[in-house]
Amino acid sequence: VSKRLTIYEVAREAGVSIASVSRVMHGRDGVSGETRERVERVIERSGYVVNGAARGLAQRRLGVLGFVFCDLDEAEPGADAVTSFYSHEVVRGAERAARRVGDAVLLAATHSLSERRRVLALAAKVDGLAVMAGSLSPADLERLADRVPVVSFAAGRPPGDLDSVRVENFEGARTATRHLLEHGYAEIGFIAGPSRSAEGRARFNGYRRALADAGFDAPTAPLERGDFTENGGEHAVVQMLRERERPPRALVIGNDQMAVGAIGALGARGFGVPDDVAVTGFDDVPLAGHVQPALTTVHQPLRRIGEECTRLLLHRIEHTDAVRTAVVLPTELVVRRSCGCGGGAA
Amino acid sequence: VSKRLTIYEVAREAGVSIASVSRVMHGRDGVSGETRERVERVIERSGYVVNGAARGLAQRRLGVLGFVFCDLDEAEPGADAVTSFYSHEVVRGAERAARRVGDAVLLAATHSLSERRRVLALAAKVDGLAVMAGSLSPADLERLADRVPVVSFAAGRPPGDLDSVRVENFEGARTATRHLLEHGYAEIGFIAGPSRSAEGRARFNGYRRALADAGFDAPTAPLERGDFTENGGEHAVVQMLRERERPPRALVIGNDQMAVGAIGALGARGFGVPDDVAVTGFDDVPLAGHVQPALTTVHQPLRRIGEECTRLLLHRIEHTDAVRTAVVLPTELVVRRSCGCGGGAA
DNA sequence: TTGTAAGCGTTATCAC
DNA sequence: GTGATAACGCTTACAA
Repeated sequence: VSKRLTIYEVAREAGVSIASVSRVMHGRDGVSGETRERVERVIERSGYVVNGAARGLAQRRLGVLGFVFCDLDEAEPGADAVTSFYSHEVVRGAERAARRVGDAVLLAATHSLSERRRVLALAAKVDGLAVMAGSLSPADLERLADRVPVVSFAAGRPPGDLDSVRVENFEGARTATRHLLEHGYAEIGFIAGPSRSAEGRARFNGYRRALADAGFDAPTAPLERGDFTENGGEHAVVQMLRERERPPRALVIGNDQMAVGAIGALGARGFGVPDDVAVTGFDDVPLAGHVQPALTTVHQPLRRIGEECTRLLLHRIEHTDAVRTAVVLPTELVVRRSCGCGGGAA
Repeated sequence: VSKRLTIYEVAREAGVSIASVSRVMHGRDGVSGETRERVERVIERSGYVVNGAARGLAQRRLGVLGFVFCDLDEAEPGADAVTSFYSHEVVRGAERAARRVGDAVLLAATHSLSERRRVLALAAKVDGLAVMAGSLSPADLERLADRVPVVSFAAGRPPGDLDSVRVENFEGARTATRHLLEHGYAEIGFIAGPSRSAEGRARFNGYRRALADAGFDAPTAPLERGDFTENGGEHAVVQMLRERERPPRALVIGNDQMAVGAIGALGARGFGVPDDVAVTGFDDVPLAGHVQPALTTVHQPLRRIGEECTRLLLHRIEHTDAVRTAVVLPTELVVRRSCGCGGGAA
């Protein structure tokens, strides 16, 4: 690393003023061909790169968008391998969209809800922040939103008065449940995620609606709860089989990861999927198509979540006073084998 | 978002100078208890957050570390789901380590090697850059390193004179091959990744070494090449079966993703794994334990790669003239079923 | 202990 | 077209 080059050096070298250098850097016109060429030559030769901090200060825009997740945490290794798929895909979508406008993406994770301080500080390093629901208390979120443009994503329902991006959790679960009903299964249970998950709640409600619409009594509480991990799904099944002789004919499970755990636990206790128990998941993680049996699940467009967050953020940054926007992305039932359907993709 | 608050407002509000505010913000001493308290009160009440750009400019340190990958790209959806696991885990490790010192992590992806411009510009927004091998041409890498501290990761061998982090690709593949040899398989083929992958080459060499050590003729070229995707593995097998009647007794495959594709293709053509063909992979992605049969593979400590990159970067930022460091992380053979071993994890 | 003032490297507004 | 020069918001000697 050689000495940090500044616009002054470049200007001197090219025999022009710093203003001209700046103009060339931005591709602005109002610069003679000769000047432009000279400056460009020096830049190319010296490898000059603007100082982002200085530019950010002058422009009041850093060209950085922040994403806050609550699952990039220090959980036990492996346990969250699938969960992490979520954030990664969202980030990819976000990065791609940000890249198009020359912005970069900053990542942050909250482990506990008590990390206010750190997240608040993040606001300093970005032009806007996309925050995953649940990674910050509503109060902190509001506070944050007062400092910097914020969009919330992965919320069960539209939060406060923030821009937001979410998927059709309700509809997705409803569709999955309906599919199970069409199989003719009369007894369908739900294994939920943690009660604090708004998305999980929305899925449960979708399930209830499908049942109600079909003329069944929809339970007011899920059969069991897990923590969205494989172990959680396993435990839920174990617990369930402690409370009742045998599993219901079908199980709608809050996410794929738990569904995988549940299928394993079910199998270990002699219950075949889908012959004894039909199962659906939610998310459509890569694993879903590979487990035995392949998992029927609800696909959500993760990359698009990231893209939309970026889009909303960029818009909000330009127009502080824009009207609040809530984007709802569609989900889609992916039929494989765990529901009892014959064919399906591998 | 209310009007951007500056240190001046805070100072005025608290009835002190901006210097005192700054001192309090940094927890420096040499501030009377009373002053500190007054400032803190104002900060708390107003939700003041320093302007990162201004701070960065003044301190010549942004508190941001950048990571450049070459796989967060626009590949066809799903195709790279497993590959992306790599970057995500590395990022997690990096984020965790950076968080400890109050830094944040910036993400960038290069799709083609032609994105010099964009990556060079990244240097403006960070204090240091960890660059995945292959995402930048050596020339650009060198150029970049002249502007900002750089560490290279995922390289097959220590690159130029940069700090670097890599895993024991050679040893890992060698161990996997040796394991296959211990099974008594005499004919062992290798399906490689793209020839430009330095890690892939190192793995191939490890395989060759194991063979040579066992007294076999090590081939100078892999049986086939794939692009590290599932499809790639599938194609490789198809191609292989076009060139030879039947597969070799065992196959060392360049990564898990291709191994999964290969197993599928093998099965579809009537060759059972591990009974007809034994298979090993590399990476130990979450999928590895779930496919049928569970994949015997070489585990690499992804999070630690990220952690070490961060560590090296931070050190290099402090000590521009520190001696070059190359970190090599161990890999570990994870024995499951695809190699022909009976037990193994699910 | 506290405040003043000089950078930090850009951008952007004006005169020229 | 081009070049001074005033912000931008913060840190940090240095002086008081």
